[in-house]
Parts: sequence; C-alpha cells; structure tokens
Amino acid sequence: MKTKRYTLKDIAELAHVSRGTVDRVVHGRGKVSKEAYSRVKQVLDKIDYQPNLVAQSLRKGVLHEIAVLMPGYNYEKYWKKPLLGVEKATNEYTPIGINIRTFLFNPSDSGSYREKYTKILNGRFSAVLVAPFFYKESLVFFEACKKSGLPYFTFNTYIENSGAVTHVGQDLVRSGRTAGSLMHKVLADGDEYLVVHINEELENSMHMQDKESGFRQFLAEAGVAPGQIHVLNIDISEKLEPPLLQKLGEVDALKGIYVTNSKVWMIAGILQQHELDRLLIGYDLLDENIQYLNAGKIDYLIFQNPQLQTSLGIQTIIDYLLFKQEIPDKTFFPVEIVIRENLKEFIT
Amino acid sequence: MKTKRYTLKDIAELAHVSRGTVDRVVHGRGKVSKEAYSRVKQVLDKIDYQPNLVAQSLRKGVLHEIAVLMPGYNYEKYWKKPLLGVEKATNEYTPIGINIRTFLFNPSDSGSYREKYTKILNGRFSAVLVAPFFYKESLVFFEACKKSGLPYFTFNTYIENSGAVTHVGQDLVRSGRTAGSLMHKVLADGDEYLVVHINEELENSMHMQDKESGFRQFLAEAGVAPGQIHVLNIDISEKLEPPLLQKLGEVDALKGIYVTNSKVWMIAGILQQHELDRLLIGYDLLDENIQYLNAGKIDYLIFQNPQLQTSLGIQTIIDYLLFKQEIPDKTFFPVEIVIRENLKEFIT
DNA sequence: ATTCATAATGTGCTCGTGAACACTATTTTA
DNA sequence: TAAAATAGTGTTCACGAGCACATTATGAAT
Repeated sequence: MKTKRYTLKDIAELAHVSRGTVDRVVHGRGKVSKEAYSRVKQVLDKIDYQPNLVAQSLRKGVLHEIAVLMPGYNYEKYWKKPLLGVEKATNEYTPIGINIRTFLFNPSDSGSYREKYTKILNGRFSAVLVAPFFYKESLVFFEACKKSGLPYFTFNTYIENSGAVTHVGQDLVRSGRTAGSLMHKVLADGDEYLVVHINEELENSMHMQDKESGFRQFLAEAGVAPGQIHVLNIDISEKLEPPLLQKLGEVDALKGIYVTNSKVWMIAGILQQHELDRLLIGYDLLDENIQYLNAGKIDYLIFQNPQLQTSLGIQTIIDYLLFKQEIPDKTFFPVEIVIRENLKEFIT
Repeated sequence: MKTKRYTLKDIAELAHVSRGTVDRVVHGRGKVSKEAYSRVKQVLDKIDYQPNLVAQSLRKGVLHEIAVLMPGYNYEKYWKKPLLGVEKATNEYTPIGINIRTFLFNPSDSGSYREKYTKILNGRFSAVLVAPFFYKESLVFFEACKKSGLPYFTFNTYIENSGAVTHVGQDLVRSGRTAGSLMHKVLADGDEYLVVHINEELENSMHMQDKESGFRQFLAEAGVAPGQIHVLNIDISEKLEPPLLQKLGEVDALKGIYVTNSKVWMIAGILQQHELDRLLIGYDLLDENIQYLNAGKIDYLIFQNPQLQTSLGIQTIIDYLLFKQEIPDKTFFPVEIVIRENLKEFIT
C-alpha cells in the first residue's frame, strides 16, 4: 500500500540520464536517442510512474479546463439544481487546478445551442459535459468533438451510440418499474391504474415512453391485466381537468395515478379541488410537488437528484482526465423514493 | 466571480514590504514592526487573501493527516462499506496532499479501542473521524482530544453533547417515521403492527429506541391506536422462532413487521419457512437481506448508505481544515427507501 | 564615537514539473 | 576541410508558499 512515489529526478538517476530526457520520454516529445529511450522506458515500466499532480498544477497554473453545456435555469427551473451541482464541483476542484466553464443555452432555441457549442469547440477544453438537448444538433457537435479529439460526456438525456465516454443519468425503465411496484403494493386486486403523460414541446417524449413501459412491465409480471391500465396523454397547452375528470368518472376502480414527469402537482391540484382521493405518484422535488407531498395529496415522488447528475458527471471526467481510470460507459444513479417522512434530507 | 488570486508577492508589492514580512504577518510569527504590520494588514483586509493550496501542498509534502477510527470489518461485516467510503476518499484526496490513516479496532474489545485512540493521540493528525462505539471510553478520548486541540468528528453513533465539530449520520427517529408511513400506506384500518428489536450485546440499544419512537409517533398521528402496536424484544443468543410465532398466533390482524436493525433476514427466513406472509420492513443492504428482498419476502429496506457516512465525513473534515467553512453540527443524509425495483443502483 | 545587541526586514533555497535555452557531438553541405 | 545544420543531452528558471538564514537598521551601552 505504501508505495513510494517516484519523481522525475529519481527516474533520471535510475536510468543514468538527465531529468530533461526523462521528461521528453514521458511526454513523447522526441529528440531522444534509442539507447536513452529504452533505458528510461525500462525504468518507467518497472516503477509505474505517477506524475505529481500537485506540482503539475502549480507549474501549469490550471491543469484542465472542463466545459459544461446545459440549459439555463431562467428558461426552465428544473435546471437550477443541475447548475448547483456544477457550482459544488467548481468550488471543490478550482483550488486543485481544475477550471469549470459553464455554457447555458436556451432550451427552446437550437440556435443558441449551436452558438454555445461553437464557443466550446473554439476554446481549449480538456473535456465537455453536455446535456444533449437537441438531437440532430448534438450529433453534429459530437462529430466535431471527435474530429478535434475532445472527449465528451453526456448527462440527463441519453442518446444511443452517441460515442460519449460516459453517460450519467437515471435508468428510466427501472424508475417506471419502481412506480409500478410502489403502487401495486398499496392497491387491491381489482383496482385499476392510470398513467398520465403531460407533454411539453420541449421535453423529450422518449423519456415518458420508457417510464410507461417499465411501469407496464412490472404490473404484467405482478399479474395485473393490461386492461386494468389506462393511459392519458394531455398536452400542457390544453386544459388538464376535463379529460382527467372524465376518465375518473368512467372508471370507478381507478385508484392509482402515475404521472410520468414533474408536472404531477397539476394533477394533485385538480384532485384536491374536487376532493378526490387517489394514490398519486410523480417525479421530482419541485416546490409545488413538495407542497402537495406534505399535504398528503401526493404519495410518492421519484427523485432524479439532478444535482448529482452534474457533480457526478464532473467527477467522472476528472477521474478520466487525471487518473485515466477505467470508466463505465453508463453511470446510473439511484431511483430515489421520497415520501413525506424522508423528504427533509433530500431538499437541503 | 472572476476574482484574481493574489500571491504573497502581490501583497508584498502592494504593501511595499518583502515576501517574508507578509508571510510573518499572515502566520502571526511576530518580528514585524507596527508600521509594516498595519500596512500589510490593510492590504490583507481589502483583498481576502487565500493561500494557494497547491503550492502549500507541494512545499509541505503533505498538507494534512486525517485519522479514521472505526471497527474492522473482519469482526462485523457491516463495517466493510464504511471502509470502502474511506478508501474512496483516500484515493480522491491523496494526490492533493491529504493523507488518511485508518485505525480499526475490535468492536467487542474496548481495550483495542483504547489502544488505537492512544496511537492517534500520539500521532500528529489534523483531525479525527471516529465511530464512538464505546460510550465511556469515547468520553475519555474526547477529553484528550480537547486537551491536545485535535478536532474530532463523529459518525454512525450519535453521542449527545459530545463536543464533536460535526456528527454525520442518519436521523433515526425520522427513519422510524418512514417505516411507519410505508407500512401504514399498505395496511388496512384494523390491521395491527409489530416492532421487533433483535439485540446484540454490541449494538447500541439507543438506536432501536429512537427508531421505535419515530415509528409510534407517525402511527399515532395517522390515527392508529397504541394498542394496535406490539413490540417484541429478542436477544440474538436465544431462538427467535418461538416468541415470533407465538405473537403471530396470538394476534391475527398482525399484518406488518418492522425490524429495527439489519437482522431482518432472520425474521424473513422464519416467515418463509412457515409460509407466512407479512409486510416486512428492515434495515441495510446485507447480502441476506437482498436475497429476501428479491424473493419478495422483505418488502422495504431502509438504507443508511454506510459508505456515504465516511466519505461525507472526510469531505466535511476537509472543508473544515482547508476552507474553514461553516460546518453544521449535524450532517444528516437521506433515509433511503429500497425496494426490489430500485435496488440495483444502490449496491454497485 | 565605537561596539554590541537586538529588532526588523529581505534573500535564497526547497518541493516536482514543464519548457525554454544552452551546450556538445555528430552528420551534412559547400 | 571548414562551416553549418541538426540530433541528443543537460541546465536553468518559473510556479507560490514556507522557512532558515543573511543582511540591515535602530537603539543601548561603553
């Protein structure tokens, strides 16, 4: 465990050359004779040289610059938490020579996305963490990254075969299964289930499909007939109330409602207004949702820990850059179940 | 945001003195004239000097040594995870000049505890993170720490008025409430509840009391009569089976069982053997528990994330030592609810 | 006024790395 | 063969803080 750390000077002595030569070998700068090279190489292979990061950092001023590309929270408040995660990581890593630059784009304007990623490509970054919000534009961006040898890491939105070193996010199918299981534990045998998708133009509808399929998957395994599961697609621009009330009127045994995104508070509001009592499950710790959770109108919230997405993402990048660690191509983090009783520690 | 970092040299120039004088003022080493002192002080006040940690670390070889005092996992496998947390933190912080030394004691031998903490007191540590397993011995240790000015941080076991800078742990009352709520959501109105304490000599029984009181607290608020809640105290050296079966035979409506520690798998085994079906809630992701969770015999596990206890503890210490941050006197982390469906990400 | 003590201040080296630079040895070109 | 080019190697400085040591200034004592 207590392996001595070798310095360039140590190696130089062992290989009977000067520090400069060792440096040239280590960094492959050339201008080294075959004999000197092989002697240094031999020593290097034997001792597993790890450069002193502290000294590197002191010398270079800044070891790495990392870019983060994500939507600004003034457009969508969901993004406030991920930004907090970035700030946390920034505070932690700045003193050791890692600079983090944040590029916020407008999530309803792909032009602003392009503009920001161009800046990143023109900067001199060691890596980039990106929420690939726009599909087509992201593919272009990824190609450009590859061309300039810039490693990219994605979070929040998963893109198949993106070529990213790692994706950090939540397993959506699993989160749907979790919702199904939670609901199934509480509901009785004959009760029926409702899945509500509340669409926004912005949000990726793939997300919701994955969640629904996980939900159905679990219930099927638990012996719930497909006919007991109802689905409601509502666009946010329409009124939510009429279709919901209609459905609840039609199906009397409908005892559980699963809302596949953070807009669950809207449903909670309608239920409260009409004094209806249903088991209600949704996503994310928005203020509105927390309020209804505390009031007992929402039973379970599934939490993506958006803050963790970015802080974990940045940490992964640093592991990659500094320690050349083996990085898994997907880093999932837990599907957290939040009820009123364990809420507190999640929101501080 | 983009505040320039001042160096000692910068300050020296601003105050028209030499680097050495600034150094003496910053460290209060004396040998400075009143005029020079006040000039430097003035500059210092204005610019908020933050010493360059990288340079400090390089110069001093190691910035801080932190001691961790906890039980070894060869005695109790529960402690394997906290140790992993220590290792994770070690890997992360060693390259920036923070050394972490672990002292493992035998949790059934207070002598070994004393022996290890003596070593720590004789070493030159900047801080210590301790699982204060033995109450009386810990008070002695804390006194000694105070005397020698060694800041101490506790985790896992909470000691009232310990004088620790921070305690890192889980809110036990809240975890009891959570168990109560989960169970109450599923059980019907007339159903009855059972709390099982499985004692080990080693474990602090305070823990279990806090959990039970949280459990009762919640159920009382939810309108469950105290008479509907039964308690079973079993010593691990006895046979668990007879008292449990007797209780279940006596009370027919007993539909939910809450085990206040990680020994829940023992109860699950008995239920399985006798083909009994009850809602079962317990603690921690031991292999045995996971097995029963997957088999559907355990419904919910409450998870303390033991790994997080130590890694968060060490991080807190570093914030304290390096950044002199305001540290809350208690750092709680979430009461995680684990079911079969969201298990996976918690165990990797 | 000169010597000595001491307070106050400045200088220089160290930590390990990176990079510019200087130097030597060998080969190429006129 | 002398001059020039180039390959190979070693030396030196800088990064910022900390600390030992050298230097200077100030006052006291003879």
